[in-house]
Amino acid sequence: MRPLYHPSKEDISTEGILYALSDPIRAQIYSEISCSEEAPTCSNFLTLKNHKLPKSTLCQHFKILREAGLIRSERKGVELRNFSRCGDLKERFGDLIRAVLAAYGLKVGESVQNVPSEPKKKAVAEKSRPR
Amino acid sequence: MRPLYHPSKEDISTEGILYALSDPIRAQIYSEISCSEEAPTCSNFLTLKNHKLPKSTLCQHFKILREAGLIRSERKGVELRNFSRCGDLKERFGDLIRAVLAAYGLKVGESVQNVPSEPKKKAVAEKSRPR
DNA sequence: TCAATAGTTCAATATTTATAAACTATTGGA
DNA sequence: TCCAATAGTTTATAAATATTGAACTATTGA
Repeated sequence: MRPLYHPSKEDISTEGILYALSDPIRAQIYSEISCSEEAPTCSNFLTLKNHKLPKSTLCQHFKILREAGLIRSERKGVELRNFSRCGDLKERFGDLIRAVLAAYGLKVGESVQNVPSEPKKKAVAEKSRPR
Repeated sequence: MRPLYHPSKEDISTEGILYALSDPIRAQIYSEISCSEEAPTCSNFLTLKNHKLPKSTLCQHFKILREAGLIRSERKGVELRNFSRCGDLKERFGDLIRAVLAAYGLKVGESVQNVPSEPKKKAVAEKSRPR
């Protein structure tokens, strides 16, 4: 099985990000990953808003998020843990990602949040939220 | 021939806008429409960045922009003139549209531009730009 | 009424997406 | 070491979308 592809920071494109986030399911998945402390797994999303998703479909969504450069997937034992690639995204795409998720009414993790006009005060985290 | 459908302001959705603008060709078309004073026609885009587009393809792109609520098409004689639906978009989707076009490196018309932090000074228009 | 121009619709083809089923990978026992 | 369990990927194919040439509709001016 070929290793998971993650584009280099320079290869992350507006088009790819927009494509990935133009699907509301993927936007929601990305939102939750970006907010979560525990780096969720793919299977954590088998039901999303009372809606069941097949595993293979979910896997494709993750592939698209990963290959757009939005997330990084790391194997931890039998599962893959997914992180937002905040560091690689914030500078070039922070505004875009924030605006897209805001328009959907979704939350963004602190790491991408970082409003530049304010002098960076500690955000009030919202960790224990039902999923 | 059925009349052109324009969604009501309330029916404009994030998902529809993102879908429409996730195609870089449509994003560019919208950008030019939003910046232009003359309400361009469909045929104005038959060549875009040295790339020829078939008329039927272009017509579909316009239909998608129109049905997403981004533009309004009005018949003026033999042609259709296309306007950005600024008024309907600015409040709910201004930030989104601005961020998307900015990320693509495209311009946005003043009407959608309207940066809220600054006290609304007259923007320096850039009208005569090669297309 | 006809020709010219602009745009839409149709139909055929090509591309993309969704998903069940089969596969690979890792781990923790027996 | 081998097996079962769990997590995720790949493959095959069916369904949905996109692209585009060709035919059509609409408007205008001669």
